[in-house]
Formats: sequence, structure tokens, C-alpha cells
Amino acid sequence: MRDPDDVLRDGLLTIGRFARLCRLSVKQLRHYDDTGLLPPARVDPATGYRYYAPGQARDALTVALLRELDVPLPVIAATLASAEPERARLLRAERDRVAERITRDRARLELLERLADGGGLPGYEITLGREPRRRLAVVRAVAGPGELAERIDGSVGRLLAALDGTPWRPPLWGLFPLDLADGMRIAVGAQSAEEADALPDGLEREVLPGGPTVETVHHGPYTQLPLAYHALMAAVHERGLRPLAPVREAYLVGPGEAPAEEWTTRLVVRVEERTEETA
Amino acid sequence: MRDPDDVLRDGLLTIGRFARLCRLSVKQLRHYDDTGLLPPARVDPATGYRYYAPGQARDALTVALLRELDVPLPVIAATLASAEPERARLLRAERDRVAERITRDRARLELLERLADGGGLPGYEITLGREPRRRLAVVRAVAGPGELAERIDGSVGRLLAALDGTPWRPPLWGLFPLDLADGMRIAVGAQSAEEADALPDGLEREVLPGGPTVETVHHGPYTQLPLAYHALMAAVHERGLRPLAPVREAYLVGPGEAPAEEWTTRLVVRVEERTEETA
DNA sequence: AATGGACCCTCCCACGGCGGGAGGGTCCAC
DNA sequence: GTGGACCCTCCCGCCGTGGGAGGGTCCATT
Repeated sequence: MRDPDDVLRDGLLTIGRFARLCRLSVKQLRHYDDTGLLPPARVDPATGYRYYAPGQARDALTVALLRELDVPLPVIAATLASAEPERARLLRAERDRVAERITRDRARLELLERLADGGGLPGYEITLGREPRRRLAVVRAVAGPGELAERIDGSVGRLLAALDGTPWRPPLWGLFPLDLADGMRIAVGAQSAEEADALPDGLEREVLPGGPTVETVHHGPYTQLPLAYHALMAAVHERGLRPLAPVREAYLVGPGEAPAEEWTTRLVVRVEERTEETA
Repeated sequence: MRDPDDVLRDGLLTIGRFARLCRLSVKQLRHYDDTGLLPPARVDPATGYRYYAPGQARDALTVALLRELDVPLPVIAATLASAEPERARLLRAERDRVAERITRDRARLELLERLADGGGLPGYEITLGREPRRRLAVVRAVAGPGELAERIDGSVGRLLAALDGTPWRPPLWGLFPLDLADGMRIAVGAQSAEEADALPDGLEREVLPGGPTVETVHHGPYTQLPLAYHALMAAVHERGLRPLAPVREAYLVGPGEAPAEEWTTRLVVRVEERTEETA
């Protein structure tokens, strides 16, 4: 039927040549064949040699381009296989993924700056104290991974709106679980100015028990708070103390009051009362 | 020797409790034990149970913090084991890594924006043409991965300095290999105004042969050039043509002349002359 | 002393996207 | 016919976990 030399007359390319043309490696092309992403135009049944048609260069170059943009192979496959409205949707989803990574990397960068230039991990002064019992009016929210900042922002907005006209005693408080995993249930609240206070509409009551605490104060933007928590929790555990949820943040100086470097946040973690004590 | 109950009297913690305290998973702690990064204070020889001391919380929290910053485990190990000047150096190296990733992600983001909003991959008008033979005076450079932009910037600076006082005919040209791998040898040059020209000091001669070409024009910032190359090379290969290095860029409108959206770049790839022709 | 449930152990597999290399066949030009 | 460039398949390794199988331990309650 087919003269074997047809391969060349058809203008088919060997895998090595095709790889160089499309800025892909031979390994990559074989992998894309195995996974069905980009099968060669012809595979010699006797030798297993792969031959690619020049018309496949467009797809191969698309794959190369999208790989440089760090798009996962399954998404590339879907992109090649789908038509226009869907294709744009896939690419927008990838764009969002990259945008989010940039956001998180920026926070990482700030922390690493401070870690490197601050000469390592020290620098937080830890104090042991006692907190009185506090009755707060709070707004609650659940924050998925990476959306903590916006959830807090939104909650503060709702809180201040609900507090409108009601006297309250600064600072604002933030309440967080000990476990900083995803799906965090957080709360933002304020303490009323009067002792026996009414609860404004739209807010819930949260009573914070009093007791012994371990505390520190953080100066700087909130992206650097993990450093302060690190020092705080290390201090708690080194003293053999048991932390009690929720962890409390008091926003002494916050956004709108000063540039980010001067924001001041007091971190408070209540610990179990020591009863039968030794050292 | 030791009462087994000492474990509790010593305040040692089981792996699950320690994991919750330090915001690490049990799997992670076991892995850190296996790799020697964070071995438990005590391992029961009979049962294999791991027990952690409260004093290990500081290191464990440091590991958790640095992992959130995407620092690789070997670097974390080095950080824990090394003293101050070295520790800061390691962290600065990680900071640089993150900073570079942000830079590259920003370029990716721009491309994905254009791909998604531009409705996919079309939009480049391809033309077939002929280029005359050109004699350029060039500056050469080698660009590692990710430093292409700065190498070109630097080369243009050196070129313009060396051309000072010598008449030359716009535009500037950039010459690139077909294979966009790392360790690229690139060149930036200009064509002299006179036919029989002298070579200014510090520059080298590059003669670009004439012949048939495939061309397109790109409007926009240089980070989006890969899209244009994608269309250009796809067109070359679909026509069964063989591209010939170097690929040439002519900077018709460039930085300093207009905002980035209006930069105009002509991309030219010379192809093999067709002799024995069919279709 | 038994039971049950929460906890712990080890070992293996999987992910993504290749690169490296072993061991062996094929192509093609000289 | 011969050598060297090219191609094939298969397997391992990376990195840092998560998932799960299959089985032991701990401890509080009955």
C-alpha cells in the first residue's frame, strides 16, 4: 500500500526535528502522546517511530506557550478541545490562579524580607498578663484559604455599620481559632461602652472569659502577623502552657489611622490556669 | 529506670497533640522525623510511638512558618542548623527566589489576560515577504533563563553609546535563535546610514542574508511577544516552510516613544528558498 | 478485666511533569 | 557495510505531602 518513503514525501517530521521546531523536548512530546494530548500524525507500527505532520505545529506551539504560562496539561487539553466561549473561560480561570499566586507570593515576600533583614526570628517581646472577662458584640464569618484579609475587612465594615450610633469602647477585637487551617470561623467585635448593654441589631454576643494570658505587640502590616504569632505560640508552648481558643487581636492602630508600618496590633492568647504548680 | 508514665510527667506530647499545637499535620511530622529535620524528643522503642517535648514547639513552629512561605525543607533544615550571618543569607536567597517568581508570574498574567480577553489565539496578521541583505553593527550578549529583558535593555544601552555620533538608519534590530531555550545568544544592532560603512568601536559586524520571509507585527508590551511568535511560527510550519536563524525583531515604536500598549514590533523570520516547487 | 474508640505505627501508592539513564533497535549518508 | 545520530520502551527520581490498608496501643469506661 504505502511506500515507507511516503513518510518523507508527506513532509512528516521525526520527533526530534518536530521538537526543535516547537520548542518542546522529545520527552515532552512522548509524554503528550502517552496522555493523548498530542498524538503524532503517524506511528510506524513496526518500529514505533513517531512522525508528526507540519499542520500539528500550531497545536504543539500552543502547548509550548501554555506550558510556559504554567497551565496544567489537563487544562491545555481542554483548551485545545473546546470552542470559543469555553476556551476563554478556561484561560480566565488560569489567569485567576496566577493572580492569586502573585498575591500570596507578595505576602511571602514581605515576611521573608522581615525575617532576613530583622536578623532571624527574634524581636517580639512576650509578656504574661491577665485579661478581664469581656462582653463583645461581634460579626461572624468563615474564611477559606487565602481570603482571610478580605473577610476581616468585610466583617469590620458590617460591624461598624451595625454599631452606628451605639457608643463602644476601642479597640476593635478580632477572634480566631488556634488552628489556622482553612474554613476558619472568625469574628470581629467591639466592647460596648456601658456595662449592662443592649445588643445592636445584626450583631451577636460573644463573652470572652478572663484569665491568665500570654501577649505580644506587633508593629507593621497584617501580612507580617504570622511572625508575631510564631513568637507568641512558641513562647506559650515553651512555658508548657495550654492555649485556649479563641486567639484575640486588638487593633490599637489600624488602617486609616496611620501608614501600614505603624499599625499596632496586640495579640492575646488566654492559657489554662495553673492549679497544681511546680516550676 | 524510667517509669513509662514519665512520658506524661515530663509533659511530653503525642504526635497528634503536638501537630495541632504547631499547625502541622501528623504526616508532616512523621516525614520531618524520617528526614531528620525534626526528630521527636523520645521514641518508645517498643511501640515506635513518637513523643515531642514542649521545647520543640519553637522549631516546629519555625518549620510551619517557613513552609507557609514555601521554603524547601532542605533550606529549612539549614536555617535551623545555622547561626546568624548564614541564616539571614539563606532567607535572603529564598526572598530572591520568591521575588523572581513574582516577576515571571506577572508576565504570565499579562499573557493570559490577552489570551483570555482577546478571545483565544488568533489576531495576528501573517504576511509573506522578502528581506534585502542587511549589514548590521551589533552588540552581543548571552541571556540566562528569565533575564532576557534586562540583557536586551543593557545591550541597547551599550549599542546606542557605541553608535554615538555615527549616523544610523532606524529601526533597531534584535536577533534571536530559533530555539528559545536558556543560555540564548542574542544580539542587538543597527544598520549604518552609509552603504560602505565603517564599524564603530566596540561593535561587531553581522550580515543578515536576504531571502523570503514570514512576518507579523506586534502591538503591545514585550512580555506579550510570545503570543506573536506563537502565531508566526505556527504559520511558518503550517506552510511547510523551514525557518532560518536568527529570528529578527525590528523595534518600530519602542520604550520612550510611546506607552507600552503602543509599542510596535515587526517580527521577521527568514525561510528556506523554495526551489523544486509543487503546491 | 474486657471493651470500644481514639490514637498511633509502618508501608505503599499517587500526584505533576518531566529529566536521566539503561538497554536495545533504526535510519541514513558515506 | 559501518558508524554515528536518532529513535524506541521501561524504570527511577524529584518534592512534599495526602490517602489508605492493615495492624498495634492507649486509656477511660463499663
